Amino acid sequence: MDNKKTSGGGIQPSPERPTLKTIAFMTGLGITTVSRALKDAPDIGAETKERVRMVARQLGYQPNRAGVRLRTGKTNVIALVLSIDEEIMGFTSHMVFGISEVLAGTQYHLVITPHSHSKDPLVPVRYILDTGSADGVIISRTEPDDPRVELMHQRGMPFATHGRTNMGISHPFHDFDNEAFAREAVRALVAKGRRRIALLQPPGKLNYYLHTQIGFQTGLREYQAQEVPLRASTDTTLAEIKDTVEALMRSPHAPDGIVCSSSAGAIAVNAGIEAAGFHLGHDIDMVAKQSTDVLSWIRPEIIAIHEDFRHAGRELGKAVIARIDGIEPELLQSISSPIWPKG
Amino acid sequence: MDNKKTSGGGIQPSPERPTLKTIAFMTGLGITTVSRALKDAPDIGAETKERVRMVARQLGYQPNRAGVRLRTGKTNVIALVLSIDEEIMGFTSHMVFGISEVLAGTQYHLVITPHSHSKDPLVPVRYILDTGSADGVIISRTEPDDPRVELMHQRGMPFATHGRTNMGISHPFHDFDNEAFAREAVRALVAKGRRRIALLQPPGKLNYYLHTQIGFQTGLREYQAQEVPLRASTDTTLAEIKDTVEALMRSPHAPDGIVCSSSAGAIAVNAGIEAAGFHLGHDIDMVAKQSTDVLSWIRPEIIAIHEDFRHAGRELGKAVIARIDGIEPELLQSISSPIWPKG
DNA sequence: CTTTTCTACTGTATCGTTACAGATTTCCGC
DNA sequence: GCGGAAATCTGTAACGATACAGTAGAAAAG
Repeated sequence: MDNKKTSGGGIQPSPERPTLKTIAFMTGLGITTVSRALKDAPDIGAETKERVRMVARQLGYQPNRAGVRLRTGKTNVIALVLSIDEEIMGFTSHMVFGISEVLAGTQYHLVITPHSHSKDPLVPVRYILDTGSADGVIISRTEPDDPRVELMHQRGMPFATHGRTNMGISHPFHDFDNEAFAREAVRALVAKGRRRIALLQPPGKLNYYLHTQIGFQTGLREYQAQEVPLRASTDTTLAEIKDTVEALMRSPHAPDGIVCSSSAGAIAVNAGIEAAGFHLGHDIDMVAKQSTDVLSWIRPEIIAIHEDFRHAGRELGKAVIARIDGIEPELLQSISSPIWPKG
Repeated sequence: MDNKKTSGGGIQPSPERPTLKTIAFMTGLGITTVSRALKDAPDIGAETKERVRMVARQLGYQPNRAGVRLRTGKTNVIALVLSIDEEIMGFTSHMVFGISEVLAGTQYHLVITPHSHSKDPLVPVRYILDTGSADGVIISRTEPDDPRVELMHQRGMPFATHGRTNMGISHPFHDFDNEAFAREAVRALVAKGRRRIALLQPPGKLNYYLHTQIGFQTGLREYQAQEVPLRASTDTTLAEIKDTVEALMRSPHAPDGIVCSSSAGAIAVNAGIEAAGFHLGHDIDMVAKQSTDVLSWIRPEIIAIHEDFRHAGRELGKAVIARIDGIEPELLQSISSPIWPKG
């Protein structure tokens, strides 16, 4: 046996990776036959298929991705376009885990395509389209009228979005029911005797801002509560949120209930409330979304609604694959309901 | 044999994505010449190179990855092996963002290779090696004697680890100085007059458990404090941590200081302390690591040390690329120091 | 004026796969 | 026995890139 040194850079060849040629040689068949046998083509004999499959399994044959990709154009890649800007609580990782979970059972690899949401959001999508580097794309931070959706739709690239759009294009998506969340949040606060309610809302250009607003307004109307305006969003820095809330609490318009669209925001809001000398559960109540159950640990008084990002990841992964397989987009749209704490 | 079309003759420019052939046609050169010109090979004329580069830029030429990969074996992929098991605070995403940031300026794509840390950790690494699906690998949750490191080293696969190993193999890594963290944490607690100190430690099989332990023990000795044993680790569920801490606080051996190796753990520890009727900053002090500044928002009394995972991601990305380029591993090892709050 | 050397460029084979157009054998029906 | 269909299998040519072994022409050497 020859002793190879492992040194800088080069990968040592595995004990020679098997190709179709290897199997062809071992079975005495042609390369084409082997290829077709492994795809279960109708013009290959049953016994031959069996033999080929046995040898392939035995050798641990895995098709060479570069070969397939070059010949067929199929990349076997799903691209996840991610904003790499600051994120306080890492819900992104849960989504990545969910997608990974689904892709693990398939031939697809997950490629992270980063971008900064201060830059042109079309850049990463255009890159993927122009270089043909993925069979399907998942995007988040969806806007009501999203140019990325427009572009991918137009170019026929299968994709799924985290969050709906509102542009007359039917496409796969998964969304959290922010409308129900906000509406029910108001209801829960009113049930606790609260009537003057503030909302820490999502950034205005994202789609779920709209749903949150609609739900909130509906809730106010339906359960007869009043809105107390809060000049901050979940994209505002925590320090600013805290200061704004503190000032609001000290003002004559202080709310007695508050709805928070993010858990990081909820923490800052709570800090503002306490800085003003008030206490959750006593002077004021809060309903907040959370992706992990930290909030409940921090302040059990917070009514914490769970948004399951791992589930969202799974749904998005499944949807984009199904879309690649030609399933109609209308069948690949799902909305998950807020999960309320027991009792 | 048939006369094939040659570069001088009848090649039609593709209306699709440009290839070397397109550029060859437009410049009137051979495909090989174009390829070599774009690589700045020494045997191509300066003026020719200039012309080729101009046309390539103009067409927005990007080499076809499948072509390169098939011919050269170079994948231009960095694989990040990630545990997809529950993670409370999402530090993983920060690491992903850091790596992405570095790779964005290169030809490398980032592929997420998931695995469950309850399963054999070698599976994803073996898959990458056997299918040759990456040029470099980044792994986390490094163990003192890590079989993945052993395997990749042996097969000559460039890699970088988050966390050191202790197995006589020199390889790129980035690590947080957990020893300094634990030692200084004890010091900070002693400075506050605390003497009976407990440690919420990392899971025993991971490498940084050792460093944390050494630092902690050194601190105890150096600053004359006593260890109060705590039967839990950061991998224990939050509910269990809380119960354990609560019981400990009620016992005659209650600590008056505690060091936490994770922020999620710190939240549970705090819950336990409060459940037992004690208060941070009054009866007991806590030093804890955090990857985002949530802890400080939740309980400003917690002395929160910042561990920068985005920075770690950047370092790991740079290290693995440098290793692929043949830089010696000894030059690709970095340790980042705990960042203490001001004052 | 020939030979050698050098510069600048090019054709061919190849990586592993699949589409496509045969090719061979078997098995019918009549 | 024969035409023809069915059932199986196979060779060749790509996909886009690069390694390698050239070649043509000019310049330098003799």
